[in-house]
Amino acid sequence: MEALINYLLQFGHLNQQQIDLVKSKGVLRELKKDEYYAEAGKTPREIAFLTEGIFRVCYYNKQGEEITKYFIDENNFVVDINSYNQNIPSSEYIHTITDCRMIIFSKEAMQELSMTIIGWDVIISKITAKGFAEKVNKISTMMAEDATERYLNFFTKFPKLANRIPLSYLASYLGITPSSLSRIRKNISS
Amino acid sequence: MEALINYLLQFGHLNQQQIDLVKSKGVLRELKKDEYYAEAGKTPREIAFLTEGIFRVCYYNKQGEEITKYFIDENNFVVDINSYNQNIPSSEYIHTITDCRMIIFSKEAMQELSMTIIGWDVIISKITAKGFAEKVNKISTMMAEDATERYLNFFTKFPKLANRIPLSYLASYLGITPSSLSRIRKNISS
DNA sequence: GAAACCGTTTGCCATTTGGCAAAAAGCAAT
DNA sequence: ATTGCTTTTTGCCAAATGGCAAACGGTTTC
Repeated sequence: MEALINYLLQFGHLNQQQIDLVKSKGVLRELKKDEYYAEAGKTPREIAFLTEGIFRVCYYNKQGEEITKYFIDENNFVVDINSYNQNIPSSEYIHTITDCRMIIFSKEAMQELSMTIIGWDVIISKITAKGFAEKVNKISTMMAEDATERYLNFFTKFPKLANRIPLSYLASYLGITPSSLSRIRKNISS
Repeated sequence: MEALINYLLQFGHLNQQQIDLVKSKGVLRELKKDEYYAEAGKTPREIAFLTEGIFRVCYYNKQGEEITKYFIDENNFVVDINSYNQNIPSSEYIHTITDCRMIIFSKEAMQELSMTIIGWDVIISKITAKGFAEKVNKISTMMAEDATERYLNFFTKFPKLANRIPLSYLASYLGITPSSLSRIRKNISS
């Protein structure tokens, strides 16, 4: 819980009473490696704060290939925010690629926090905006790089994670085939 | 102004008095083609709603190449939301590629609207989230496509704009060189 | 230990894209 | 119409990436 509170405090002030209220609304949950926290077609009714482990968010394109959109690591919120906001089915899967621990806030809990804590909505919207902006920046930077640069930059961005992620997922995230990734790794090591 | 109000009403309710207040805070502005609405290094102190024209958002990478991150067309808000929220200099340029008309809301105006209209912040944060999610989806879809698909999909997404955008900007957006784009266009036309 | 399975690597070749320079086309000013 | 400027196209070749199948390596299962 402490990691969550520290994270929230980066985006706005909360007094001790408010902090305790937030803590009281969060429910701990664990998932094993290779489980699905969320699935396409289902309407999300909660938000998760990931305290341990790595998620990957993926979908299937028209050719039926599974595409990894991005990875989510510790100390980040996880939800398909538009499906959540608009109460519509999500089109993406959220998949654990390691054992994960998270703190869950139901939609009802979020609404209570929103009504009780002045400034809560602002904190949440700042977090949402920052998370999205990071994704947009990362992905749009990737578009302008070749695959080798994308791979190397992934290491600097996720130094601890790069070796915990199956290469097939990483390849799809980098927009290349597993064989190409394998060749790139070979070239780099020499 | 009507387009703006209709846009806002998609995300939440506003009564007539609130609508009038919003209108009273918006200031019309025009920019000619090939001007900069915002520049890297400057801290944004306002938000623009684009009613006519096309922006492109771009930056310079380490190699000094200008990279087009994305285009913004009519009926969308424009701002580097994180720089705006955190009062820090932006790292991107916002450039008109056609003559543009927009409605400007100063930070002060936004704060007044936020304090006066219950639910204003929620509307704004939903808009922000939706805008970002669209960008993330678009860009991350592009990562999984080859350049020809990216080019064709751009047409379906921006049917009216594709022919108004210089190909050099489009190439950089698609992550390829102008010559590659030219060859792709040649192949398609045959 | 053998077999089956899964993820990764490699080899081979086709296709795509980049880099560079020149040519062509479009556009504005005179 | 001519000139100058910019954008786009083209040609040439090199480099990067994809597609496919086979090989390799590690793990699990029996």
